Amino acid sequence: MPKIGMEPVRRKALVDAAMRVIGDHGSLAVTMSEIAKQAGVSPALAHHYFGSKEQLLIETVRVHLQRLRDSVVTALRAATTPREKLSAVIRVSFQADQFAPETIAAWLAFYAEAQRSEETRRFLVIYARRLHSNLVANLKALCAAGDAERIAEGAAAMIDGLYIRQSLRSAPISTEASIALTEDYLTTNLDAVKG
Amino acid sequence: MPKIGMEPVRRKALVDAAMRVIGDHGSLAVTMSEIAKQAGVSPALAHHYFGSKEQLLIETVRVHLQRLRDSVVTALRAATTPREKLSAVIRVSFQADQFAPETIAAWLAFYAEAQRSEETRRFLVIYARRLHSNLVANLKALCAAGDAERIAEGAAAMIDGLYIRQSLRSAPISTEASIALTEDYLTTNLDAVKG
DNA sequence: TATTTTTGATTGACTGATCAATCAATAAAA
DNA sequence: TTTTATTGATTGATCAGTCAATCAAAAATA
Repeated sequence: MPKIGMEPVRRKALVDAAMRVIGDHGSLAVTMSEIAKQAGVSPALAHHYFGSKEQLLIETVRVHLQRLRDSVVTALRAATTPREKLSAVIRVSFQADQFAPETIAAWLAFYAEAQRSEETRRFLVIYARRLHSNLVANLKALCAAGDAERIAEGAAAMIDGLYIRQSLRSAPISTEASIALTEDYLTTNLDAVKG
Repeated sequence: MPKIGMEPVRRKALVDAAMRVIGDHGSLAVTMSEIAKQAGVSPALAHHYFGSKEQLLIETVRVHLQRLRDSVVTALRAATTPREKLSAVIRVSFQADQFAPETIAAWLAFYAEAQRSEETRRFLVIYARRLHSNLVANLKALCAAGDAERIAEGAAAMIDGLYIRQSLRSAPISTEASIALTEDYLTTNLDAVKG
């Protein structure tokens, strides 16, 4: 069975498995055994490639934030006007795979983990900054800098808040409704500062 | 040392200790020993009064949501007009003790826990519904029912989102700024649907 | 080509630490 | 004496992390 060049394959499998197990479990209190089983390897192998559980989890956050970033970059490229780019950022935030219950549960778990793990926190801060700057950059083309900052703060908070509320699965809000609410926030605010 | 009638005293001390330890630790992965130590009793006593760790944690959520509820009720009583009542709800959400880093860390941990514990989830759903209905009830006095629903969803999401972003402690937003942002959201939206 | 050596991949079995939970025992009030 | 409060000691389970051993492909050598 042992073939050469398995490392990248196993690393990816383990990171994907970790995200799935964390999402299902709704918490980082998952065992290396569960993750390894899900990836179809032994727990020992997971340790062999990642050194520790913490490292595997950190790598899991990193990889998934990278994927989210890639989605945003692609969506931004496809949009042309600032207003379209703003919509693109919002759309990606709520796109199906991001807004799935297990994904939301996983992100929530990572936010909790960030209270203890400086490295996890760093990654999430990068995400928050990126979202903020994507919003501000495009808003500045549509209104004064001060207003752009304020509207961006509000929009970012609303996006994150819609995630949290989604995590409770009571009165779940549809993807479309979430997008509509955020779009509406931008439109109303842009109109207000202009008119 | 053993005096009679200690049960309520110990229960309160343990619940308070749990909240403090969870807040400091930033996670529910705290030990009964830590909580008991913080409360100045033995771990065995914590089990004696609560039966299990899970029950102690559930009781901790319940008690703290009850306190939050009391604050809101008091603040609502002090306000007279619908608009003032809306401001009261917002003010309480961001009041000092609620917005302290340890408190936010604790809530975050409870939200994560709610993915696994049905009972924890139930309590948080009750909080979400209460916030929503407090907002809707007063908004309905100021605009059409449909708009009230929508604005309430947005405001609730924004409040929760500001909490999450606060938890990362990067570019922390002040209490006043958070209140201003949410107030501004309400004002702008109410103006938009009226004018 | 055939044979040996090396190296990467992989695991089962084990260890040490941690922790929730239990329980028997003690001490003081009623 | 009965009841309530309290704890130290202990247990049983869970898990992260380690390690020595195995297996097979690839590389080196004959």
